[in-house]
Amino acid sequence: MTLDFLGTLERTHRCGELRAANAGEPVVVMGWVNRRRDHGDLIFLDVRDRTGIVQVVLDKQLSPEAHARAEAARPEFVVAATGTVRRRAAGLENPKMETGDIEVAATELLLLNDAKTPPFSPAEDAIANEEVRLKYRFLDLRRTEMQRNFRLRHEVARAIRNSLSDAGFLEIETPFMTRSTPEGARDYLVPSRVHPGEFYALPQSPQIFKQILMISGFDRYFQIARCFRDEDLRADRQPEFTQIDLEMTFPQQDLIFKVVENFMTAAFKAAGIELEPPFVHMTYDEAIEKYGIDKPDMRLPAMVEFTQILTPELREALKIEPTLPVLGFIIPNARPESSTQSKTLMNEIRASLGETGLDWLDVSRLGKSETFKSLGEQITQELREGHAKFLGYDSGLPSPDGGSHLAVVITPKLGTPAKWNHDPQWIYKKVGALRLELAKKFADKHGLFTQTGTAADFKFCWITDFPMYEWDEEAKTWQAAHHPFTSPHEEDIRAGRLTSDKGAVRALAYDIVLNGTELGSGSIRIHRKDVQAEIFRSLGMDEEEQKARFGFFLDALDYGTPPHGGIALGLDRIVMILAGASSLREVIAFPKTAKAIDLMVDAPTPATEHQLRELSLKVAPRT
RNA sequence: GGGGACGUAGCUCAGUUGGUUAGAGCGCUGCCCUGUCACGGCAGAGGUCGCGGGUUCGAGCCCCGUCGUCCCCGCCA
Repeated sequence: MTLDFLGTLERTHRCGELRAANAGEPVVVMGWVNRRRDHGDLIFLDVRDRTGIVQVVLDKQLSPEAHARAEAARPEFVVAATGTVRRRAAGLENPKMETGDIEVAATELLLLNDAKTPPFSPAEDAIANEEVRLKYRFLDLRRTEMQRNFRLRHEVARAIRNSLSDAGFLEIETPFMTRSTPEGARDYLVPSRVHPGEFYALPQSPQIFKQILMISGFDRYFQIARCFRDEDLRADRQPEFTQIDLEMTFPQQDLIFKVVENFMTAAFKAAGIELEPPFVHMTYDEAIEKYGIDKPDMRLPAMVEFTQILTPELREALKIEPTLPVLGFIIPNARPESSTQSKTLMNEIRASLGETGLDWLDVSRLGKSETFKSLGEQITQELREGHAKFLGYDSGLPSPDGGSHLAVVITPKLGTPAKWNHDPQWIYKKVGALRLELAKKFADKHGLFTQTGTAADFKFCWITDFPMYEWDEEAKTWQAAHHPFTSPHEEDIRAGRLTSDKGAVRALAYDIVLNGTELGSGSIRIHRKDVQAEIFRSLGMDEEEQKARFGFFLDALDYGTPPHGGIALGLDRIVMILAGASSLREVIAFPKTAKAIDLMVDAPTPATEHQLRELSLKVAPRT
């Protein structure tokens, strides 16, 4: 078989855009052979490009030569078909195809390129294993689903760019080769040839640069910025990722929320989803008490607290710790169908609680004893009310379906510690984690994670008033919970809590959360040098260390820094959730594996002797 | 750093208690077919059971080690 040259032939239409209205038009379409159906003297080729698939018909009677070319064509060959758009005869339409009312009757077919038999077919829905997909990423990306994901990503990014530009933000680039920024992650380092033994760091975020842009008077900045962090991966964490990074001068927290809500509404609109801002607001403490986590998944009912209901007498009778919180939650429609299933589940829950001192309270058994009967009813009632509220009914009204829900109540046994690792909220967090674990396990039953294609699929919330400091048990010191340029609440500064009561200091820091995923994080920054110095002092950082790490930035702070603040949102995560994908790899064109390897290009690789010599580097074997 | 799941044909997977020549569907190759669209029919090719070692008369199956992919904890403020 010989291949054809393109010559001067030009494409007139994309495959997916031809419709009945084009009937009778002469056209040239080009693309990949998606499937070939050979009926002898009649051959159908489904030709695919980014826009879709169109059926090209090769009739031996119409053009023996074109028909002969089609006989040699195979899946993934690149072809150019010249012919006429023809309405399909009655009964021959394919309603499953966008272009199913028509076909291209070809008079000429060029085989522009051949293709090896691919290890998996881009035409198939069945997804090959990820290892193969990533190795042959160029084939994987041909799949309709991947093409759709990247189109979505483009539309979302464009909508955000437009929204921020319209709001007066300037897009300004910051360097990739820089020095360590004050985020907490490990840096990727780039050795300098010119300065032997010295390294640039790839940015974990443009944090310092955007603050300097505010000092420089740019007023409003944004960037769709690549960030790098050398940490272990997860389904929602890649070593390089893209953030929508922004910063503004003279903002109140609410103004930043408004800006973000505006561009998120625009982004979701581009994806066909009409959001209704403002998003729900919650303080960090509320989030912990209601959801046991700082990134609540509000697609599920919140936790219910029974601490008050359990009187000292009841606690004594049930051998429950006298003061600690008692928490419960329901997983809708997940009630075990038999007592055997119930027992298995109880054992699983006990195993997952481990040696914490927490225990599952069997609510159904409470009803069997006169002493605890009314307690059992009260608990059930409160859980139901919580569920009714979640469904949008006023409290007091019964939820529409009766008792098909799985009710879990967790109690602290006598001797359960009140604090773990200095964390008085640990019980909330533990029960919150159990809530998520069970919600994941019973996802098929409650169906609350299934997307319906409406705004109801997307539960946003703002989490505010994060703690400023957290206790580091190993180092026995207070650490900044965020980067050290985050401003505390002004009243906490005035009240002197920075020195007297670090645990109570709230930061002007906030997260935006969607369906239990942290989308973004930001803060109002410190703009006064004296406050900054106090924060550093409270962290036990002496002047020498301050200077070594942030000297240039502290200099800039000296020259008239305005109040400013901002936020950064993970673009990849936004697109992932919108696409209904469960991994960032579905929305990043060339992602890395869990071990941070690129299977297609096979990176990283060892450096050559020559490269190492030029960089004055020597590789020490790992001990 | 720790825990878990998986690894058999190009792909998706089955493979019983350790027992003859390791199977299926899809894909691939050849031939036939003018209305298919996941076309159909006939015939055929295709295997280092991830890799290494061990137990055994005998290992895809059991044991040890190792590599790879995925998920989770730690880590990522």
